[in-house]
Amino acid sequence: MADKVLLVDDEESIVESIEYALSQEGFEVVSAHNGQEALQKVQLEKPNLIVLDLMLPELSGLEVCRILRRERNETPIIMLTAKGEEIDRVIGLEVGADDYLVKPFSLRELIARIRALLRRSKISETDDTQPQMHQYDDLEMNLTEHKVMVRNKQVELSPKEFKILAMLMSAPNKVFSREELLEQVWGLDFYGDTKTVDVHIRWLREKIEKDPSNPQYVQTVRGFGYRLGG
Amino acid sequence: MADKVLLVDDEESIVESIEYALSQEGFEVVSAHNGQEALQKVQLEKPNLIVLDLMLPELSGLEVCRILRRERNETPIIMLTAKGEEIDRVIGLEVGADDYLVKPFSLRELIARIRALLRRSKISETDDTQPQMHQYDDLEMNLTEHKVMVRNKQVELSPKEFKILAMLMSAPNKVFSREELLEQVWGLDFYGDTKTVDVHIRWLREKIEKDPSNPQYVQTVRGFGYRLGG
DNA sequence: ACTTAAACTAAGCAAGGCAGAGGTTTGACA
DNA sequence: TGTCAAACCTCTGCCTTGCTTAGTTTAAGT
Repeated sequence: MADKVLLVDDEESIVESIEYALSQEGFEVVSAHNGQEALQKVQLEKPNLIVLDLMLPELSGLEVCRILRRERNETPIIMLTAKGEEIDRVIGLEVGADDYLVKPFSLRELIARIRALLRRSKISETDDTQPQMHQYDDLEMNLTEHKVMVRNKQVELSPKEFKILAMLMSAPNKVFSREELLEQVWGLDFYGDTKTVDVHIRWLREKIEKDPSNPQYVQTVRGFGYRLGG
Repeated sequence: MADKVLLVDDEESIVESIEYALSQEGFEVVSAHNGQEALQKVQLEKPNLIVLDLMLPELSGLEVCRILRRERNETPIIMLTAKGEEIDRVIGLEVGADDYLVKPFSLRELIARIRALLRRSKISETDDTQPQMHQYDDLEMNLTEHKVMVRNKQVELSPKEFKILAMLMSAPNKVFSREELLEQVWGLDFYGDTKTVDVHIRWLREKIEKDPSNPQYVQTVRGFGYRLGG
C-alpha cells in the first residue's frame, strides 16, 4: 500500500515538480495551495505525511502545524522554509514539526527525509523490537537477518528467491498469482514474461525442497499460481 | 509517582516551552541554566532523566555528561545539539549520553524519546550500565574510549569505518542496507553514490578481517546490504 | 488422446560487488 | 595564509552472480 503525501505550497511550479518526483518514487500525492485547503485535505485524505511550506496565503504553515497538533493530529510534518526566513529554534520547537528543509533543497534529500520519517512513524506504532520472523512447518525465515532455515539447516537464496518465499510465507495456504508475485517482488515497472516466475520457483524448490519435483512446500495451483503448503 | 526530569538549557524561552510541554504530559520538571547548576540539581533532586543542552556557559553539556558518568551516575541523558555543532550519535555515546536530538526538533519527538528512555532504564534498572561496549566473537568495541580490539589487538579505524562498525555491531546478524548505512553514518544530506559504502566496507575489512576477501565478520548479503556475522 | 499449463534446461545478458588508481576535501600546523 | 597529509570520495574495469528468455519435455485436465 503506497504512502499518501500531502504537499502544501502556493507556487504551482514547485508543487508540480515535487509531485512528479514523489509519484515517480511510488508515493500517492495530493496537494493544497493554502492553509485552509491544507486543513481540509488533511481531514479528507488522511495523508501519512505532510510537506508544508512555511509561507502560505491565508494561514501560514506554522498556524497549520499548530492547529493540527492542537487537534492531536500526529501526522509527521516536514516544513519547508526559504533561506531568508531563518526559522529560529524556539519557533521550531513550539510548532511541532518533525523535520525541516531549507530551500533550495534537492529532491533526493526531500525524498530521503520523507522515507526516514515514515519509517520512524511506522516503527513507533508497531512494537518492533523483536526480529521479524516467518515460520511454517520446517521452514523458518528471519527477515531482519535475511536468513532462511530449512530443516534446521541454513540455505542461501538469491534476492528474488528470498522475496518470493517471504511473500508466500506471509500468508501460508493463500494462492498467489504470477501477476501478484511479479508486482510485489519485481515491481510495477517490470514488463517481462510471467514465465520468469516459474523459473525462480523452480530454483527455490531446488534449494528448499527435499524432492524438488514433488514439492511439499511450494505447491502449484494449476491455472492460478502458487501457494505455500497444501 | 511521576517521573522527574531535569532540564538544562541556557535559553530561558526554550526551557519554558519544554517545561510547559513536559508538565502537560505529566512529568515533574526541574530546570538548570548552566553546567554547575545542573550538577547541583542532580545531587539535590535526583531526577529520573536529564535533558541536557550541549552548549552551556561555564561547563558544557559534554563535560557535565562525563562528570556524571565518572561518578557512576547512571541517570539517562538526552543530549540536545544545534545543527551546526557537528555532534553525532557516536560522539554522544562516547561521552555517555543515551540519546541525542538535533535542534530544531519537535516536542512530540522529545517526549517520545523521554518515554522510551525511561522505559528502557526501568527495564534494566537491576543490571549495570557499564561503559558503552559492543562485543561479537573476537571483535570488541569500546565506544566510551573509542577503541577497537580485534583478536586482542588494537586497530585504528577512520571515523566512517568506526561508525559503520558500530552500527553493524549494534545489531549483529541484522542486515543493513546501503541506504540505511548512508543515512546513519553519512546523514540525509549526502548526495553521492551508495557504492561509496562498498569502498568503506572494503577498507574496514582490510583492517579487521584475517582474510579480507573471505570475511568472517562483515558479510555481504547480495542485493540487500551487509551484516555482521553469518 | 488431445490440449494446455507447468517444469525443466541452457545460453546470453545485465547487474551487483570488488579492487585499484587518481582526485578532492578537510584540518592541523607552521 | 600556505603547505601538507590523512581521510574520504569517485571513476573505471573486471569478475561473479543472478536474471531472463526461448525451446523442449513432462504432466494435468477434459
